[in-house]
Amino acid sequence: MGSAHIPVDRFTAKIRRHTPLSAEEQEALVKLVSRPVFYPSGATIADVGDLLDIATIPLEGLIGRSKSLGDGRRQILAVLLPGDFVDAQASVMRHRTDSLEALDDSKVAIIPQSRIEAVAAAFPRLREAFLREAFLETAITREWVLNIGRRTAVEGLAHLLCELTVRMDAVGLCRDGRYPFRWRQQQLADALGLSAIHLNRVIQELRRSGCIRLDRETLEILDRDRLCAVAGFDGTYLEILGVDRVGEAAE
Amino acid sequence: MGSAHIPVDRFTAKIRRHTPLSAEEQEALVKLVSRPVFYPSGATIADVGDLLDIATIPLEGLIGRSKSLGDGRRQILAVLLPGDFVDAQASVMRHRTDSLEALDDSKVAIIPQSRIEAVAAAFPRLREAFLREAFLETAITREWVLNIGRRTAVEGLAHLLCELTVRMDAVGLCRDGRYPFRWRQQQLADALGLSAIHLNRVIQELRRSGCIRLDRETLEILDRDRLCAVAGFDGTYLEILGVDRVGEAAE
DNA sequence: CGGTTATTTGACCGACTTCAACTGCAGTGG
DNA sequence: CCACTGCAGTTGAAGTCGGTCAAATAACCG
Repeated sequence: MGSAHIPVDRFTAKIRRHTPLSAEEQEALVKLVSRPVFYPSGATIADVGDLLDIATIPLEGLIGRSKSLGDGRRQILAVLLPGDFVDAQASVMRHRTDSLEALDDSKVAIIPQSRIEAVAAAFPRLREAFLREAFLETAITREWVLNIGRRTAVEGLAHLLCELTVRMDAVGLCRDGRYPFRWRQQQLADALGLSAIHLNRVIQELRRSGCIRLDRETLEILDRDRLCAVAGFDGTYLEILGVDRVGEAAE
Repeated sequence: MGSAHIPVDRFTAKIRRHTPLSAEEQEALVKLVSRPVFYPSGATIADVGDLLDIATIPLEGLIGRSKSLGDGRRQILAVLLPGDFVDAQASVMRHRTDSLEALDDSKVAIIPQSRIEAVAAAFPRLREAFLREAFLETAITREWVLNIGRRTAVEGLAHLLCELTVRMDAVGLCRDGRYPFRWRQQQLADALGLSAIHLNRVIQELRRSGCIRLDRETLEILDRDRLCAVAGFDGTYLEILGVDRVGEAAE
């Protein structure tokens, strides 16, 4: 039971943020999590066309959900953090229409959908919890559409960082407004629908205005209020995470 | 049963496209559909912040899911067609984070989530069907992210029209490559993340190249292959609708 | 160190936006 | 029947945000 189980706790703790669990339910949840598999940065975890027969729980590192356009153009549709339950309940669809890839050296638990279905059948409240995980990602994706379609580059970047901070906070990975942030700028650009070069200039804009400090390893939010103001950030769509303001986890 | 039930049939027929139903299940489904409510073009059906206590089945006309930015910037996140089951199973979330509005004079059935839950509990296969409806919309939204983030304006418009044609076809609303299309250009622009003016020029480009005919009432696909080519369209993400090519419904 | 990859900077270009005016059309009321 | 109104669509010109190309620096990696 030592530190090896801390990632599992992160997972169950996140579920409990939106769904209260009995001891029995929580135990069933813990038993779901398998031994972690390691993926180096850039590795493909699951690809377009694959059977949707597994779900994924990131334990360390960041996972990206992405689609590409054949000529190299690429869009990251969602970022999945430690504690998220990726593709829970998605097995009702036949095949994947997007791919999962490690945005960083990562450890993930791979769960067969059949085991998830068994647990969901036995514990209706857990099925509800799984659905919440899925619909939360949907709500986040919808906010991203707004980000990409209607916000300017600075607004979009600021908004993405606000969202990420709230979510990192909710799983206890943000300390003093700082957390590990090992994105390549190209990945960030692919998440925002920008070119890497323009993204670079936009990052510098946020740096110069004193909103953030950002190097290859770490992101630090220096001026949360200004960052939220630039982004026009309203975290209501993340409300079930129980975080009210950027950098302020409930409890 | 006369023509009054044709919209209901469109709904059950669409569900049966991805989920085979027993007579009993189908009957339960039909009983779910309530008397239609009329919304004039532009009317708000449900708004940000509302309780997620209803689901919606468009029977006539188009529904848009949208989010706005306070200063008037607006993004349409999804278009819902007759036969779709909107927000099925979404009641696990507390509040709406986007709004639903009639893009056209519309008739919709409004279903209390409690009734959906009762039916889903009684018929597991129907719960599966409801989930498929939800995840299909998710898959479509993800493709839209790519549309807005990485495709050029012409590609994006062409792609949207390809998708819409497949979906209209799947619910029997497309005849000879033509169907009613009463979008204002501003709405189309809001769906693509463009300005109405630029969208206008892009429409003309597709018109001039002989891909489409489009007036205030009707869209006609004149050259399906060229349109798909312009869009780089691959309809695999719509596969559970059982339509293989634009303008070719299965069966 | 040398080789590679990521970030940064500069100059230029183009897709898309904005502003403004004009057209066409449907509805309304005189 | 026809002005009048209002809205959607169209066109033109000018501006900007963000993209592309190219090269320099900086960080990493064996």
